[in-house]
Parts: sequence; structure tokens; C-alpha cells
Amino acid sequence: MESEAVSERTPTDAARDIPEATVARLPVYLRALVSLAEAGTATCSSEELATAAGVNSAKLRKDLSYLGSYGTRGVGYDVEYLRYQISREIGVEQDWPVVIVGIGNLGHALASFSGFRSRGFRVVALLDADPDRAGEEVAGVAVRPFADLASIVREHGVAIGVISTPARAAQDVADAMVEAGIGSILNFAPTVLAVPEGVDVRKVDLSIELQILAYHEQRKGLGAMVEDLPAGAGGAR
Amino acid sequence: MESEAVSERTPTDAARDIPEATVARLPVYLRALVSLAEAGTATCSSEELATAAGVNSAKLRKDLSYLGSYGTRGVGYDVEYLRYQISREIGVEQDWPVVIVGIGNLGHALASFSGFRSRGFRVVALLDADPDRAGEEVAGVAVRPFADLASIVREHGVAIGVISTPARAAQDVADAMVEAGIGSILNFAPTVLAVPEGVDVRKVDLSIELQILAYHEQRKGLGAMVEDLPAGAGGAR
DNA sequence: CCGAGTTTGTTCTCCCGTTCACAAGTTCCT
DNA sequence: AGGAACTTGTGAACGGGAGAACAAACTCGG
Repeated sequence: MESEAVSERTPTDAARDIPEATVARLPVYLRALVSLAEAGTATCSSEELATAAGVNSAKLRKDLSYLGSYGTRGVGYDVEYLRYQISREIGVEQDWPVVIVGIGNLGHALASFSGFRSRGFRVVALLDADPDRAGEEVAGVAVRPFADLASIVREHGVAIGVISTPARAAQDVADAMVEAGIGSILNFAPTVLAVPEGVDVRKVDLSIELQILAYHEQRKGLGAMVEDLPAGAGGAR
Repeated sequence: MESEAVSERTPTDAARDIPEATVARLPVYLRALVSLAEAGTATCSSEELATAAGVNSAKLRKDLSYLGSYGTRGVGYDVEYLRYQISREIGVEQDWPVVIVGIGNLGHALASFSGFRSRGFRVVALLDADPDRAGEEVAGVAVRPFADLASIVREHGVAIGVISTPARAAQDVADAMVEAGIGSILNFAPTVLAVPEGVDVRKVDLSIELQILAYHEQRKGLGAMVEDLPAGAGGAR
């Protein structure tokens, strides 16, 4: 109550500083809201939404409070209204053109992924360094030579690039993407990318995820490292 | 430094608690060390290794200190020795049998991913609910019906499962995995999984990653798009 | 053997994120 | 209308991780 008149945030620039951890959860909330809406739910409490999103309700409320006061005390949140607000905040109300570089097994899978279009992302080009691949068509989009990157980015105003090449090619691709003006990169190649300040990189790394699981699994095993226990008495808790 | 045991639960002090953030970085260090070893480097400083892993050198040293004192002051780290220690700590010196459920586009790509075997993981089975798919062979492993899950897990001692099904099937698959005794799940399906206490789940979600990038990209755009806001607003930077 | 130069391991401080707890606001029932 | 029940939004406490800084330990040259 001491700080009453200090915060002067207009509704439009409520997008001030949202903590990174919160940003990472907003898409999860969004997905849960879409599910609720499809199920015909009109309003929901923070408790319900939190359960659907797999988080604590207090955390959810605090996260949402960074966007503004979109709930009603004693009632809850209007599902459709909140869905729209989060969508707008994240930016998925607008259309994001995306290029995918590296059309191997993984690139194929990504290009075919239906979740792209349904969430504001549109694959405008598939690129591959292998000239033999150029001419193929995956999920209705033609594969083009990697050299076309710059012109495609310019033509469509692409801001987001996906790298699904082998590790050894990834840095060169990233460099070319940055050079072409792409500002955000999603990297599936198992390598650390070096990019200039201001360019965002997120990595998705299967090996790393498995190794993290292996570490925890190994520790579980250590606790019950016994040969003399009857099988079936697994430490299920 | 084992004069006093703070906890009586573990007779073997090997099971110290390594911070989660550190665990998530160890695989990155491991990869960097393998690269250095392949390049013929015998020893390296924390500075070199940190650069290769894309982190701060102080952070790297602190991370490694949780494993033990494997470096030599004034000298650095023996690449091969440190590689082995991290491998052992993570658990990738042993062999981890893995099952993949859901052999669609993504499942194909995962099954074909060469990084599996080279890092201690071995795909022992590919499962799919579609009976037509059973009989196919992907990367030398036959696709079998989903009903075989329990027997396969029992036979091979599988502890880690990968879910690459559509979202609506993921929870059922996870339930079956837990029932069969799998303790760690890597989930590629875009849904929140509910699992009992003691089961680890990590998720890899393309849509979420893209939405996080979109959020930051949108804000970059906002910064450049200075509208009629008159001067005088307190500089937020 | 000694001192200068290196590099690790660790301590300390700061900051971010999580969680608790509760005041403020809404609805419903009597 | 008024109180009971409910739910949001948020201040405050707490815990964990990041980074700076430094003492300890090692090598090397003279």
C-alpha cells in the first residue's frame, strides 16, 4: 500500500518485463486454455488451469499477473478472453514465417508437424545443402537450395529459423541465418552455436535430455542397489 | 571431507546431490570434451572448456567441483580423465536400453538418430499402436505392436521410454510405461503428462520453443516500432 | 631452492524464481 | 441487505543458482 501511484502501466505496454521463467510457461497455459475451450468450458479457476498445466496455482496466478488483471475475484478467468490475451502477449495472434534448414529425417518430421500452422507459424521454405534434395516436396512445401536463404528471408520477412542439420553444418547455417537477418534460431543440431548479441537461440537436444534422465535413473538404482531383493519389489513410490 | 554425514539415508557417499542446473550442463561439457579429445587435445583449462561449452568459466569450475577435484591447479584438466568421470557420473558408461513408442514421422527420425548408440543408449524396440506398422523395420529395428511393451521392458530391463505419439495418445502410453516399470520418460508429444511420484518426465516441445522465440522476437519489433509515445517516459533501459 | 606465473576450488554476495499467506473483490444464499 | 463462501492478485519470506573474487596448489625458470 505504500507504493500506490508509482506504477503507471498503460494496458498497451503491459508487456514490460515478464520474467523468462514465466514466458516459458505461457505457451503451456495457452495450450491448456485451448483444451478447456474445446471442451466447452467458459470460465475456470486458477486451480483448475494450474492442474491442467501441471503447475502450482500460486505460480500460475503470479505468472498471469505479469500480463495484467485478466481474472475476476470470486469467479476465475474467462477462458476465451484469457486465451486471447496470452496469445497476443506471446505474439501468436500474428503470423510468423519460418524457414527450416536441413531436410533429413528430423527435418522431414518437423516440416510435417501439424502444430506449426495451428499456432501462428507458417513454414515458408525448406532448405537443404544437398542439390539432389532440391525439388522434393515435403508437406506441400518444395525443398530449395540453401543458397536461396537470403532472398527467401528478405521476401517473406522471416524472423525465425530452424536448424535440423548435422552438427558440423549447424554453425555455418546459423551464421548465414544471422547474416540474412534472422533474429531467432531454434537449433536441433547437437552443438553449441555462437551468435552475435541480440540473436536468440534455443536448443533442443535429444542426447542431452536422455543423459539427464540417465543420471537420475542411475541414482534411483544406487539407492536400491541390491541383488538379494525378490524381483517385483521395485521401489515404486 | 567425510568426517560427518549430514544424512543417514545413503551409506555410500557417492550419491551427493548435484544441483539440477549442473546436471543439465554436464552432457554439454561431455560433448565438448569428446570434441577436444578427437582434436587430439590432452589437457585443457577451465577457460577453454567453458568457451567450447558456451558457459562462464567460473560456472564450469563450480559445476565440476560437485563431482570432485578432477583438475590440477596450475595445469588444467586431463581431457580423457575428465571425460570418463563425467560419463560415469551421468551414467553413460553403462548401456541404457530404450523403447520408442509412436513411429510416425518423428518416431522415424528418432529411431534413425545416430547419437543414440554413440552415447550409451540402445534402442531395443519400436512400438506403434497401428497394427499395419508392425512388421516395418526402421534403422534395423523392427516395429512391434504396442501390447508388447510390458514384456519388452521386462526382458531388456528398460528404464527409459520415449513417447513420440500424437498428444491424445501420450497419457495412455505414459500410464502403460509406468505400469511396465519404466522410471524415466522423454515426452515429445505436446501435452502435459501426469505420472506418479518417483517417475521422471522431461518434455521436448517444438511449439513451446517456437512460441518463446516469437515472444522475444515480437518484443524486439516493438522496441523499433516507437509509436507516438512522447519523450519523458522513464527510460526503462 | 625460490619466486613468478598459472589455474583450480571455494567462498561470498546478489538476483531470480518459487511458495506462502492474506487482503481485496465477487457471488450467492438467507 | 448482509454475511458466508470463494477466488484473484500480491507482498514477503525463502531457496537456489550465477558471477566475482581470492586463497591454495602446481609448474617452470633461474
